[in-house]
Amino acid sequence: MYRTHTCGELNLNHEGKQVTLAGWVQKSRDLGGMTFVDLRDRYGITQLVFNMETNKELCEKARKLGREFVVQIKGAVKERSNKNPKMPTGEIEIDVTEINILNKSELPPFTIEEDTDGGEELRMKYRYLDLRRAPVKENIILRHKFVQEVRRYMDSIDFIEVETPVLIKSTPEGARDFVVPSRLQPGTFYALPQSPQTMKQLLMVAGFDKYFQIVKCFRDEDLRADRQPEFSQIDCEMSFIERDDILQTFEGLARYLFKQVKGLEFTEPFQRMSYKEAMESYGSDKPDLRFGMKFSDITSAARGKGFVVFDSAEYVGAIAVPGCSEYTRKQVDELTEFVKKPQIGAKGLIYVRYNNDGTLKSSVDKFYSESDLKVWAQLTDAVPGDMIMILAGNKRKTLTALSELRLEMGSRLNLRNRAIYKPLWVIDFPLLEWDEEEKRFFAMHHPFTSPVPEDIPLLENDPASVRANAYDLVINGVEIGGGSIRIHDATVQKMMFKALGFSDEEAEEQFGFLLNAFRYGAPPHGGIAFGLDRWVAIMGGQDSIRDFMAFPKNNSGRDVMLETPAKISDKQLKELQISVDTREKK
RNA sequence: GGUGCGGUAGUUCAGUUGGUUAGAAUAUCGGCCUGUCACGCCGAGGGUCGCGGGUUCGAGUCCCGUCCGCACCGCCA
Repeated sequence: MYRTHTCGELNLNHEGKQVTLAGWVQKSRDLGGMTFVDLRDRYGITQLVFNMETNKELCEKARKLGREFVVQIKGAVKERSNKNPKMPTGEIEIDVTEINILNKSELPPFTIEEDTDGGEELRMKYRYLDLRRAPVKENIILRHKFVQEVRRYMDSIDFIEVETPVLIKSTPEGARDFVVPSRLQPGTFYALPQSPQTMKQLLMVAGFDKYFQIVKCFRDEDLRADRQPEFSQIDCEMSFIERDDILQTFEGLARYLFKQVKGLEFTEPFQRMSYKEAMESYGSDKPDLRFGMKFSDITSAARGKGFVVFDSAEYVGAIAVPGCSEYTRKQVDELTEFVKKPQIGAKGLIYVRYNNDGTLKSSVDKFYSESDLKVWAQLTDAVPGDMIMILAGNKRKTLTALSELRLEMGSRLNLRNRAIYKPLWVIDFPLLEWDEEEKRFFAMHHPFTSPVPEDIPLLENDPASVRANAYDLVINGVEIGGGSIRIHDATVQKMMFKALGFSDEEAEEQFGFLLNAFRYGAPPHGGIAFGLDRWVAIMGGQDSIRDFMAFPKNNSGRDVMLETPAKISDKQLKELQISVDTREKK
């Protein structure tokens, strides 16, 4: 038997017991007459003690143990004379009588400790070493726990987990597909699913009624801290339901997960907000509701006083930033630089100081009297001590820029507390989005999203104003999931394809398998999919999803540990009848 | 495709106006040390300054190119 106990479980109750432990050498402290060794495994760290007086030979052997050596030890559990309250096993140590070195280790390239000295790149290359570190390990365990709870809950409410294929068909809409060449039919390709969307709808036609799956999805797009080319979804679909059934069901899931995983209970129902309100009040379809600073439209109040910037602006928007009336010139300049960054793209920042004595002082005093400013203060619900920050210009761009400014101020004022969770359902998204480059509408969600029933007549004459029967779950400004009620009616589906500029033939070629299925009694259905990695990351209090995946890819989609993507052999290429064009790209 | 920041010891970083032998911390190795747990003290080794080119008497430092990393914009139904 390699071990009788783990390195995380021994305490005073085990005193005197003979135990065998196995693990990695975390660290050794040689004090001359005695040596302490920290032995680590997945469960924790246990201190081993060696004494020159009682066993010189063994103690000398212990001194030679290098970091990350794999060892097995036998010994007795002993109460420490100096206890360490910081560690769970801190009351005991092992008086070792035997050491077996199971394997040596080369010197690791970075320290394997709570706070490592290693940089991100190096840690990725030696990911298996980084995973030995407690913080990363805990994230992976958190994910495990989360996934188990998802399955437990979904099973408890009669959902059936069904696996769908990974080698499927490429569809033109949406993200770029990862593609897999076929050997048996050279020149043809499978695509990896961006989501099992069509598969789960077919399962509804098949009568499965309540389906879910924890499933890998693939999108060949550029990466971000919260975006990986392969990621996991909690994919769900239900039949014979309406929008509110879905929202209720999955609000239940969310509440259960927060309770089980974080011990948190929400007293209020999740807030709901239309897409339109989210955009006008927060400039974002995924607002962070942990803090206020709601937008105020001061366009009409700001116009007509001779200030050309506001007079010529389509939209003038303002936020009241609490407690910032005494910001220094330097701080204001910094914020002005911030909003002028190309990624944000505002032309400048106008501000009004609402001083503690009730006076108002602005950067545009030349054009506006104090009573004009008072009106703005009323519109923004500002109180003395606040600073009103104003951006102006094209409405869409200004809303977006103001959103960035709001988030920045939220961060600066420490209002984005990671221990607080503010879930929000965003509903009534637009069904279609106009694409300037291709001069046509695209489905904002996907082509099978149903319109809000009362907007169906608009589909023919005013497609842009049709609202989708779609919803997103947003937590703390992060899009955790989204879904929709699907179209199951052939007439509506035809109208939708028409609005998207699909001919009958094109629709048949791309989605024939689904349209065919819908001819044989498709039930009313709808669903939702959650980004598992993001949800776990937010529960772990982090923005980046990378440390919640065992083996993530880097910024450029490379796995620096596997060193892939990589070339394949000429033999493989030949079998697939693929030739690589090595000419320089123009 | 684009913008910003970065690449110097095993590692994380500093390096002034272009000027002597490129430093610190940590890790490693050696010595001392019987209650450490970020052990302590003394000492030692350790450098293709990402790569290529240019300017200069002289380049880690300035210029051009290139590769790599991170964050972001575009993109991501």
